Amino acid sequence: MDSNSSRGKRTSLQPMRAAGRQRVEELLEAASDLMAERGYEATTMAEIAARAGAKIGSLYRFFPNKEAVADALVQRHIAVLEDEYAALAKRAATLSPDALADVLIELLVTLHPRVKSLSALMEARTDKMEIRDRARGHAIAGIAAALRVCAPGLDEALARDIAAVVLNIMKVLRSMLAKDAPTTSGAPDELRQMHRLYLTDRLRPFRRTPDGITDAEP
Amino acid sequence: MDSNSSRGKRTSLQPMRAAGRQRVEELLEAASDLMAERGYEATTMAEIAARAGAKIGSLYRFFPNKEAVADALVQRHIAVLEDEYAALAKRAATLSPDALADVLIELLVTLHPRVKSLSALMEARTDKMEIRDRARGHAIAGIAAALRVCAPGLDEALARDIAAVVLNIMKVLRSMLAKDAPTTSGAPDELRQMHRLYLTDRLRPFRRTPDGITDAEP
DNA sequence: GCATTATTTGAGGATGGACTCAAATTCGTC
DNA sequence: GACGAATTTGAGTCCATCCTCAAATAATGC
Repeated sequence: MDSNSSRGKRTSLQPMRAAGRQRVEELLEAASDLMAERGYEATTMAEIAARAGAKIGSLYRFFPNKEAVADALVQRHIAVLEDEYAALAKRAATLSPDALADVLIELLVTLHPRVKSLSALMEARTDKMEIRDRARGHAIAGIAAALRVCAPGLDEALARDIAAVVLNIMKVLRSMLAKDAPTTSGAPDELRQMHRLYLTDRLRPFRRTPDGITDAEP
Repeated sequence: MDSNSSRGKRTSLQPMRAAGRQRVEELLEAASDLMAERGYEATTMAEIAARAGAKIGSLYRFFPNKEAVADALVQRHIAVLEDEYAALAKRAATLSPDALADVLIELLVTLHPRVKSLSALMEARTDKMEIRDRARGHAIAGIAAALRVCAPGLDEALARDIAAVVLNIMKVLRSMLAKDAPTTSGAPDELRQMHRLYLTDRLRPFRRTPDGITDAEP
């Protein structure tokens, strides 16, 4: 019996066999590719199935509707981000503010292939916005945590404000690098410069001194 | 006779009477509001007509299709931007780099109500992308021009790179200010700070000396 | 091999939204 | 106030896309 793991919509089934799990992977991969290319709205369920080498009925077996596909993707992306930010927080302890700025901005470039449809998904307007808000929240919390590891004594609220700015810079950089013929060729480097300048300035008061004590000013 | 001003699609008509011109205004205003709120895709032609207090047939009298509505809006926005950037170029001659940074970032806030659907429109995926590219190009050219007025001697290509960055900062600021519960409350100010820091740094070499000669360094 | 459950399939239902058009109405002009 | 032209109207067409479902097929355990 398809034991519907308690409280899915009308029809949402977990795959029970290896083949099913495999299919779900293929479907999500296809969905992520297509949504990254064309955007959420413009991607059709038929296309997703087709690119995954499946038929539309299979897609609807594992996902009750299009929104569920998007949600599943966002969930996965959140998991990736959590991992990466956890790793970042560890590295941050050993980094100077300058170096952290570079690491942060490069992080996204590295991360990009693993969360390629994230921006398309975040722009999509669906009913369940909480999941997207959670994704944003995780990202900001992750970056803020890294900042405070690097600059202990940095005010909690300020760290989150700075993190919000950093996150948006990363988003812009992604869009500059992704688009077909977006902006002028030097723009991405300018953006990096700006980011570096900004973080260096903001974290300067908290620069660690040789004896490990921060010299924050009142 | 509806003299179809040479080469519209199948049916595109210019309004011939005051009432028609008025209606077009109302329709575009409604479309701009809705698209700013909901995005391009999510806005339906029926809604646009309804919000303008018109019936769908009236909408289709003046616009052959949905894309034409979007294009008309982008055109108008471009016109607004051209005006504003022309005015900015004049002011820029009297401004220090610091002041220009502030003026630039505030410009968008002022401008926002007049081009409210621009970001939604720029994100929309339609066939005719050239119009959107032109809009981007105008904005970058306008900002770059202001930069070079303020900092004569600034390299042309570099000015455009910086302009691209500035434009994106403005876009981020707009999204921060517009969204429902987007980011932390201090983030917009942080963004302003960063922008200021960046422009001041980039234009420092070209700061005007009292005798009107720039002291650019090699 | 047989029963049972998981997965696949694809035709078709339902919906919504872009777009049409012929008839009615209003406006401007003489 | 009558004529033609501009505008309004809204029911109706068309079509893309989401989603359903009963029957076919494959895998698993005994």
